Amino acid sequence: MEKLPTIKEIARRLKVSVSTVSRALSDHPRIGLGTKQKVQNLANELGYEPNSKAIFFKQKKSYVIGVIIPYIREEFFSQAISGIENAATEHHYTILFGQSYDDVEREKAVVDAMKKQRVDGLIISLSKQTNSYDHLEAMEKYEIPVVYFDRVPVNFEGHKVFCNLYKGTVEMIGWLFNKGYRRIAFINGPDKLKASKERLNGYIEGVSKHKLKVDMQMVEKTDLSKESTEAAMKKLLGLKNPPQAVVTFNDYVHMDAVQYAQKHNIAVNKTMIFVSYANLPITSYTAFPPLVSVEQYPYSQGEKAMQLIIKILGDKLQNKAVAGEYHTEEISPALVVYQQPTL
Amino acid sequence: MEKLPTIKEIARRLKVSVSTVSRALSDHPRIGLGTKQKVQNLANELGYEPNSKAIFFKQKKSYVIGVIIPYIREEFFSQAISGIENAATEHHYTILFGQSYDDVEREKAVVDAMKKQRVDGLIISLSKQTNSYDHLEAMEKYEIPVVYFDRVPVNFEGHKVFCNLYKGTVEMIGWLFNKGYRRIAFINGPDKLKASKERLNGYIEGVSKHKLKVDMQMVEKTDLSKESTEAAMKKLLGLKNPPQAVVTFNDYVHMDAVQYAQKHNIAVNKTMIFVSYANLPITSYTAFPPLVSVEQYPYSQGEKAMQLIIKILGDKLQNKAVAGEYHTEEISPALVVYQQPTL
DNA sequence: AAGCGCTGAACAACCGATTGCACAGGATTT
DNA sequence: AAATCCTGTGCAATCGGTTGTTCAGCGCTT
Repeated sequence: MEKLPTIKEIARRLKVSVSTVSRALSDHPRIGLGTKQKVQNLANELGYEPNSKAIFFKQKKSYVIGVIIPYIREEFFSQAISGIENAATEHHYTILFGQSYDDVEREKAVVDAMKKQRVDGLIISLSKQTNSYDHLEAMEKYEIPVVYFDRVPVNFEGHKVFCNLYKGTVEMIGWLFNKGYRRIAFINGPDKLKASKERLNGYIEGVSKHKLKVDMQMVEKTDLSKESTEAAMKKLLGLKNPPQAVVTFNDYVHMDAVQYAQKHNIAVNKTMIFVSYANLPITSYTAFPPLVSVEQYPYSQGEKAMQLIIKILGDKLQNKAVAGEYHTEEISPALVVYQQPTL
Repeated sequence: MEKLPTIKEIARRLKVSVSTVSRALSDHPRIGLGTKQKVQNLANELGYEPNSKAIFFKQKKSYVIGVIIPYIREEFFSQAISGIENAATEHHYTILFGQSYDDVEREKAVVDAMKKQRVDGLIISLSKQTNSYDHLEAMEKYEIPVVYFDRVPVNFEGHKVFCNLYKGTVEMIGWLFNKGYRRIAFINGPDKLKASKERLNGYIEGVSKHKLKVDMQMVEKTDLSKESTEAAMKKLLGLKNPPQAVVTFNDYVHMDAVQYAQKHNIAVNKTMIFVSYANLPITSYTAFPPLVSVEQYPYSQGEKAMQLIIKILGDKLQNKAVAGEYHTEEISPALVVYQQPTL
């Protein structure tokens, strides 16, 4: 067992001062060639790695970005985090990880822990319950930039990366219309989410555009839990005129909805088809994947979020940042047709 | 925009010394009651949080544990990381996250980055390619303890948390035998993995135990990619006497194998049944979940791994640690019968 | 030979917090 | 009243590394 080698140790062995060692390692022009080489050789030999905590200390930079997401087990987020991680690695950043489990209190606790750790920045996809942003404002106040992605706040300024689902939803409704579907139901997510509002507006626009009547009986809501989705499905199946097509908030809602329909003897994708958002790889293993999906590019979203925060940190360093100026990155969704309906 | 408040700032405002503030905050008995209260009130008011980087500096403790896994998008690992995270949170630790993507070079790079960040400890599930442990020995050398979980090294000492699948496999074969299956195939994972060896030994023991002949034609291998699994299935389906039951390395292999069988017009779970390891929630949404699964409790494994590393760190602090002494935690798997076969 | 510039290296302050030690002043003991 | 103890506080070193400043010694100019 040895201690990690320090610059002091190198200085001691070479009988030079620590500042000389520090400069030799960073290739300072004022250090003699011979000295530089001796220092660098010994550093390599000892496997010296600068203590980033000590460097942070001086430079106020930790090269760590906090990342908070609701549930890592959702494939959307695990893909997003891969994008985040890859962009981070490219720029020599590391990520501190935490889940909110869609619980505001938990979210606050994680944000606090990250503040304590003095992360350089924070990337967060909000819990579905979050409706006050005090804990996040606290970060901004102390000059820790926050980038929101996917689940971004409404009526609250901030750097944001997201997929605008309004357009995607209009397109999806158009596709359904063209295939001959007229009674199109919609199981939306929690109202608070920007993503829900966008989808709903897209739904209404899409339906109206084709001169169909917007029937609010066809619009249900789920808190994203299995039970809530099943309750929504129960209502839809109980209608005098049940829907011919069901648009679900995401692939998890889709799977729960399909499973419920099957249990109630609906001929899935025959008498009732299901379409969704996300286009997750796992759905390809399921019995009835969504026939059409709105792809939201989670990997890209994550990547862009990390690139954005790195840019912000760079701007801050050069004092190029303007207070109150926020960046927004909107990603265009794509309609992915997985399988043609067999109606 | 303000700076995060420091102990100095508090000292300046209250016109006392920093040491007084430090002691007041840690409730030192030598500090007067009045002073203590003034300090604590101001600290609360400013939202003071100690800078953990500075504290680490003195105490050589960062309260950060590195976690490296192959793929976060595999549900097994995302569940494991939740266990890790929860145990960490309980003990005020935070986790630094990285994926190896089953690539040794990447794994080394991530380990290095974590060394630079001076994590207090490392929890790792090895990449399937890893067969040298130099990068991990380097951590141990510098007194950063390493706990391996699930994908643990073979022929290499270390703290380990894993599920012994030998017993689980014997049980699974027994279950199949009792249900009347005789031609039982086995698609195993990469040889290097301890988990593969255990499964294979269990398979051989299970088959022999029931006086069945061990037929090596029935034993295939996959590198866990879809293509490799399909190649294995192709061989099995091409046998003169194809298997009646197929045991797959894990649920992902299972899904690929089932999908391949379906495409080749096998009546899945009728003429050929499929069983697996892992018991992941997502499989319940698939058309043909494994009829039986060996549950490996990823959440518990993660939780135990984190608890173990915290214990090790505690022992180290009290100099109770004995060099060369390693802890091993073996979790008993459970056989989960998902559905009865309809043969 | 005195003055100058240049090179190479050491010195010292600093980042935020902790902690052993010193010390002033009041209270208590003898 | 002098000696001692206790209480409350400040001083200074420390952790590992960076960086502005100083400084010694050399060679060059005039």
